[in-house]
Amino acid sequence: MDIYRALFGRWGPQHWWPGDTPLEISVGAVLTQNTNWRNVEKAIANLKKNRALNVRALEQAPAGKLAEWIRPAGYFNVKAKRLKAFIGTVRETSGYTMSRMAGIETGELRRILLETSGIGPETADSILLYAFERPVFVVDAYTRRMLTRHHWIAQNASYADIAELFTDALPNKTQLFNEYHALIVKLGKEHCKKNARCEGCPLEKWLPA
DNA sequence: GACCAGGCACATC
DNA sequence: GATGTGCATGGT
Repeated sequence: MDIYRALFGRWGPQHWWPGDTPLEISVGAVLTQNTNWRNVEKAIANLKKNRALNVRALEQAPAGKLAEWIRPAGYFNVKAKRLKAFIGTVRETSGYTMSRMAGIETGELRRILLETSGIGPETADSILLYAFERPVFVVDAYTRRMLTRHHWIAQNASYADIAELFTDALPNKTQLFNEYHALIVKLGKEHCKKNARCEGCPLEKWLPA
């Protein structure tokens, strides 16, 4: 909680997710896998331009066409398949409608998302938190890096270990998890590049003594 | 030109 | 169960 207060005190609310509808957020969650968000924005703009950012259009678009539209996001052939797989899950569980999908209970919905090819724990939790507003903590590369570089967790801690660290220490509030993850990404983008060491990290000096 | 970015599936040992 | 590899664009 101290870390959260330090980050929030420094940067304030991050207004995540940068996307409007549950579908746009879910698509963004897949496209941003190991990819800079700026490239994802271009891909999403292409989908909008081609009126493809709806469940039916994504269902009907040929995979090759889809890949062409999302090209700027990288891994475009892989991600086209992953978007198709996600739409398939929406069809099978919810009859093509995101609003019906929103009626599924959180644990069940997480299981369903994880069964979808191309959706792993981070993508599933991002969709749960930001598209469906469930109180779920998202663990990403920045989260792990922040914790390991400050020696707050072991190098080999699992996704579940890290998520538990936060959920055990925090009130179970969607808005809190929303801001916290976004703030960790902000910190990461500013200070935690992959191959940089941690000396310049300002976090410790923001924490209470 | 090297390095990096809000992962994941799959092969291999 | 751990470890390695392919996937690919665009910015610094």
